[in-house]
Formats: sequence, structure tokens, C-alpha cells
Amino acid sequence: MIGERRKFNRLGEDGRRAALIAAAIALISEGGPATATVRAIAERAGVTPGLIRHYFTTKEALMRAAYAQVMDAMTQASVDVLASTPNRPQARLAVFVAASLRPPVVDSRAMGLWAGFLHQMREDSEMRAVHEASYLHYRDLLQGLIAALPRVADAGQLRADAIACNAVIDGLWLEGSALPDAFRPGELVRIGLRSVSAILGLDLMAEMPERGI
Amino acid sequence: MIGERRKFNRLGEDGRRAALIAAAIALISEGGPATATVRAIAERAGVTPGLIRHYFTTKEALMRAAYAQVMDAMTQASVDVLASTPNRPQARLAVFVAASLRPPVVDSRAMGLWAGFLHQMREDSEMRAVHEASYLHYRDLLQGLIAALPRVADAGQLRADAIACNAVIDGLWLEGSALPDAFRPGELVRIGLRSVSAILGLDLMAEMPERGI
DNA sequence: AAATTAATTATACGCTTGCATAATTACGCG
DNA sequence: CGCGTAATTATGCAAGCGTATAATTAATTT
Repeated sequence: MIGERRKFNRLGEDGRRAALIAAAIALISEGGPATATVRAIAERAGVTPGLIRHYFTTKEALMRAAYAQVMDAMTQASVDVLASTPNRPQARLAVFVAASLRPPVVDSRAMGLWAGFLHQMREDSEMRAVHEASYLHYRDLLQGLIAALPRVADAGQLRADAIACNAVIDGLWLEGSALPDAFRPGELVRIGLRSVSAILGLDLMAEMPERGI
Repeated sequence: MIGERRKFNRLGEDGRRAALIAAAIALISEGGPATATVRAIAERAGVTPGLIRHYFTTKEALMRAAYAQVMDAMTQASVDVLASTPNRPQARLAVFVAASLRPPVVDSRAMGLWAGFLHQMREDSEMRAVHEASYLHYRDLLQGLIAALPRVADAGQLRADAIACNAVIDGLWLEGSALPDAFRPGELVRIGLRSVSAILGLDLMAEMPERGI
């Protein structure tokens, strides 16, 4: 009676796929991409390694799914704050920018996760497509907020403004996540709002809620 | 006489270390970090694998050295253009920004290299120190160029301006390298100059050489 | 209650990895 | 010219990797 076969219960397509993706994200987030092996992911998900290949044709496919989910979650965190914001265009833009520049969006683990995926992009064209989609998704959201502002700007100007604002947010997010101790509390949000204001020619600081930062 | 031992010549500390670092960079640049194995690096350098451990205590130490060299080279490419630039502060800043936003600084291989290293930062504190040093080095150069501008700004303002300009350059560099086809030729440079101009309250476009972009 | 099917486990293979150790060889110095 | 030493090669190992395939089991259907 030494060879007892392991008990298990079935989750079915949706549940199991989600569990495997969650396990992969957790591992990459904790120990980097190198630690997210097929075996480790399976163990974290309470499953045997072979099962991964039953849901994903290859490990890279699982990685792509995980990356898409991470990026969606970050964007969503910035979108969520819009729900409880008054309908003034400047206020909405200001809150959106600010939310992108503080936790949980700014986070060293999220950045490590992001970087871990990023380096796969050069070899894996499907991964590049996932990246492009999530980048454009965020930028389009930003562009929509900018377009709602009361000002005159043609389509080309709008596109350039969205690219510029997206870049400054990306850059601040990146360094803030990589070097948390290099910036004072609230400094990133303040600089981000000032920069976006300067690029668009308005004053977002005036629109921020009273609690400072 | 089947076992002919391989001929070799000695390079000594300096030359061999440099050759190994160059080989590592070339490999990561071509095929991503995963392809830069100890064996592949040795082969590229025309050497047997064991030798790597003679010059670097561990593979990670070699990776750190390679990262430092890559970042230095990128910064240096932006600095070099300053040599042949007239001494007007605005012109110097404009050329520096523009150089950071086009090849060879903007380059998908360089970005892949950078991302490949970045994900090591979270676990490897020595790698984080290398990153911080090179980030601050670039930002200090930028801050020096900004400080030379004819305008009034206190120390805090100068620091915030340098962080903001650095962020927008970083963001544009990143997306331009990751998604080369998402931007028109010269678009990144144009947007970068406009953004830095807006943040600092001046007009760098007027300072650029005649050949457009 | 038996049969069917899809989900899951089990096992194993071939390959690659980083690293250690011992044998060799080129080169500088006396 | 011979000797010593440091640079370099050669060999091998233990571990981990992704993947393939076949056996088993839980749930669903009949």
C-alpha cells in the first residue's frame, strides 16, 4: 500500500485555467520569472505538472495569459477611481493620473513582473501583440480623458498629447517602482500632475481633492 | 592521436574580462537573456566555459558587469553629441534629448537587454545598486543641462524638473523601442522635445538643426 | 447502476544548465 | 634556457528544465 494515487477534484476549463494563471503570477511576482517553472506553478496551484499542458499548448501560452491579466489589473486600478469622481473633465484626468502613480499601481513586485514578461517580447511575437494591445488600451483611455477637456486640439495634436502624457506616466511609474526610496512620498504624483498639466496647458493641481498629494 | 588539446593564447585579466562581457551582451542582445548561457557565452568569446568562473565568481556577477556597460554606452551615446554642439544651453539640451530618442539609443535589442536585466533587480541588491547608479548618472547629466538654462528655479524645482524630463524621455524610449512600428519616423523626437519644452517653459524646437527632426 | 468521457495523475525521456575539480599549457622571469 | 605560475582546457556531475505519453479516476450521462 505504498503507492497511493493522489486524490483530486475537477474544476473544469474556466476555474482551472484561472487557478494556473494566478499561480504563475504569484510565483513570478515573488521570485522572478526564473522561479516560475512548470513544476512550481503546478505545485502552487495544487496540481501535477502534466495538467498545465492540458490547458495550455505550451508554457509560453500560459505566460502570455498571465501577462495580459496583470496589465489589465493595473489599468483597471486606475479606471476604478473614475467611478467615484465628479464629472468635471479636469478632475477625472487628474484622478486617473494620480492613481497610476501610487500604490497599488506603483509597486516593485508589479514592476518585476512586468519586466519579467517584457524581455520575452523580442522573441515571441504573440507576446508582443499582447503588450501592444494593453499599451494601446491604457493610452486610449488616457486619450479619451484628454479629449473631454474643454480646449481646442485637432486629431494629430490629441494623439501626440496622449503619447506624451502616457510616456511621462510610464517613466515615473517605472522609476518609482524600481527605486522606491529615491522619491519622497507623494513626489511622483505631484510631478506627474505638473508634467501633464504643462504638456496640456492647464492646471490639474487645482482639481485634486484636499488631502494633499 | 584523436584527443588533440585545444590551442589557446593568453589575454590576461583586462582583455579577457572585456571579451567575456562583450560576448554576453551580444548574446543577450540577439536572443534574449535565456540564450546567454555560460556555454554560449564562452563559445562566442572563443573560450571554454570553465574560464568564465575564473574571471567572475558567479554568472550573475558577469551579468551585472554587462548591464553596467550597456547603460554606460547608452548614456554615452547621448553625451557624445554634445561635443559638436554650440554652447547655447537650449541647443545643448535639445540635442541631448533628441539623441536619447532615436537610434542607436532607441533600439529594440537594447530594450530587450535592459528588460532582461531589470527583472533581476528585485532579488539582487547589487544589481539594484548598478541600476540606481546608472539612472542617477543620466538624470544628473540632464539636470546639469537644465540648470544651465537662463531661467529662475530653486533647487527643489530643478530636481522636480529633471525627474519629470527624465521620465518622459524614459517612457518614450521604452515604447519606441518596444513597439517601433507604433510611431512615425521622428515622432518620438518631436513629442519628446515638445514635452520637455512644455515642462520647462521654453521652446526647444526652435533650437534644433535645420534638417527637420 | 453501468457506461462514457474528460480531467487529472504518474512516469519517464532527452536536454541543458551552472558549477566544481583536475589536468595541461602558454608565457614571463630568473 | 629551464622553471614556475597563472591562464586555460577537459571532464564530469547533480539538478532542473519542458514535454510527451499512457494509465487512472471523478463526474456526467444513459
